[in-house]
Amino acid sequence: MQARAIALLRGENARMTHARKAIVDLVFSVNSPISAISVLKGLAKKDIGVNKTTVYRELSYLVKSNILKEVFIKPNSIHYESALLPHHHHLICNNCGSVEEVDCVINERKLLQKIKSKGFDLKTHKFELYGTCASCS
Amino acid sequence: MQARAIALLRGENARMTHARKAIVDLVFSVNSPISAISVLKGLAKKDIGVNKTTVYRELSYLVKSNILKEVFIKPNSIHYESALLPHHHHLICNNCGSVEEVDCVINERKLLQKIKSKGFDLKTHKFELYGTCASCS
DNA sequence: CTTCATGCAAATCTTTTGCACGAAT
DNA sequence: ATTCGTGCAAAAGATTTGCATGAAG
Repeated sequence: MQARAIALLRGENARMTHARKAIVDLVFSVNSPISAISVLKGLAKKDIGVNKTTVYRELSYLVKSNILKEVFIKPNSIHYESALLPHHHHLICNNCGSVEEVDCVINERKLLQKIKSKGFDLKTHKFELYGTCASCS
Repeated sequence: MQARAIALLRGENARMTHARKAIVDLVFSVNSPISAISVLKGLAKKDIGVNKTTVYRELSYLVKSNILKEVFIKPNSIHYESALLPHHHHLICNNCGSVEEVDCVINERKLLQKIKSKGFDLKTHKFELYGTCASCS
């Protein structure tokens, strides 16, 4: 997966700096959406010194380059995940905050079945649709 | 609708202060999710002097009282809408940021049909599921 | 009169910006 | 060499907190 990200970056003549590589590696290695601050802490823990500003700028850059995606699952903190994963949804625990992926299901029966099979007690869901409204197109 | 909100508030012996009433009135009168800052500005425009802190505290209080709901449709800004509305989803324009409600649709055919009938050009959607995960229950 | 709500200022947290320096090609 | 990336410090935007005053029941 990282290989494909690296290939995409080369495609737009991005320089392969140590910060860029470390950030891509980290975001791709965790299995759920991660915030800029968690990236910062994660890098620090690996003794990779990357500045906060660089982390924010790099994450934005990677979103623009279609390597990462923004995920708004928590208030007031943008999370990022690989944009190269197949389309999926998230199961977010109200209690511990854990985020688990489920592949795209639009059919209710299939959805409920999938969720039950994971032992997840569904309380609410949000289905936000993005695009261009009639008056803008 | 406001009447039911007022009734709920009386139910928990909340004091009917002018700030509380003005905030409930405002949030219920706009037709899409609104941020704390927009509430603040909206009240100012009506020459209702309510402090920023009060707005934030009141919105939290109304969420806790199940009169309002938090909606995370934009990064880094919590929006609020009536919790008394029937379950619905949102059509969010990437261009102008407008938010339009659509009632709950889980069936894809029905969904695509509803969206097309509104002239909305769907690009992406987010379906976030909240509840309790297996290890927490 | 007593509990609850408010205002103000300051703090906190996340993210952005300006500018000068440093590194990759 | 030139362009792109980085660090630092400071600013900006959203939200929270502490504390003292004020209003509703």
